[in-house]
Amino acid sequence: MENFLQTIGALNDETRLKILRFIDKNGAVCVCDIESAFGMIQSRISRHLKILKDAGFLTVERQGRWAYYAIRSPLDRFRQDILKEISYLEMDLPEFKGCCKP
Amino acid sequence: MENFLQTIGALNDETRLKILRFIDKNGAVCVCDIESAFGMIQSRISRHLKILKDAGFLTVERQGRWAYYAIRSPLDRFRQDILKEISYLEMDLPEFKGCCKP
DNA sequence: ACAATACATCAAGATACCTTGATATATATA
DNA sequence: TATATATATCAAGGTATCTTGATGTATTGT
Repeated sequence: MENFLQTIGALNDETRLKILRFIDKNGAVCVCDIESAFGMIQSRISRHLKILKDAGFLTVERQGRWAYYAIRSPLDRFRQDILKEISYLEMDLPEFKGCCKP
Repeated sequence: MENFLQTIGALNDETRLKILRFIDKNGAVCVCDIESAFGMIQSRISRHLKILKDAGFLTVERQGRWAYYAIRSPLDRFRQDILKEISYLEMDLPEFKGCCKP
């Protein structure tokens, strides 16, 4: 119940839905990728990523000074269904253009 | 997108999840059934029912002075998946005992 | 070692949501 | 017709959530 509400709560925000779809579409990205694509300040992006991670949608992997966020794998069926449903939504996503030099 | 957020928002509340599961389990019930089962004041129940209805989970049918709320039928697959997921949750639901004499 | 970069976290203000109590409406009963 | 019942809606207060700007931490480059 608590876990379910956390999952739902993570989805209850337009910015997070877009970030989730953005990562689902573009694969592993770092925080500054999202920051520059969405034109939002870093603390805001970082907070939303944490919420999506804590809700079981994302994983983080640190590489040097970058933190790469990706869709958690494997993903349970319910969250897969949700991602699919989100992929059907009409939303204008910003374009992805890598900003980091690994 | 807007519609999706409304659907998710309706689920983002413990009381509503319980009400939804209660109706899913017990079939069509009137407001006072839920009111007495849950021990919550009428305006509170009424508000939550409206939110669930507006989000596409419930239908209302008036009969005399009672309003019977039931799971919308047919229900799209995504909302069906959600109901199934909610049915798996551990929650202590109050017992149903009809309070209205139709 | 020092400076810069990438990210996380915190406090404060703004906004949205939930609960309650009061009031409104509509139907049934006496 | 008057009263009681079932439900809906509104305003006000409390609580949670979002955004921003500031600060902290770790890693890279000079």
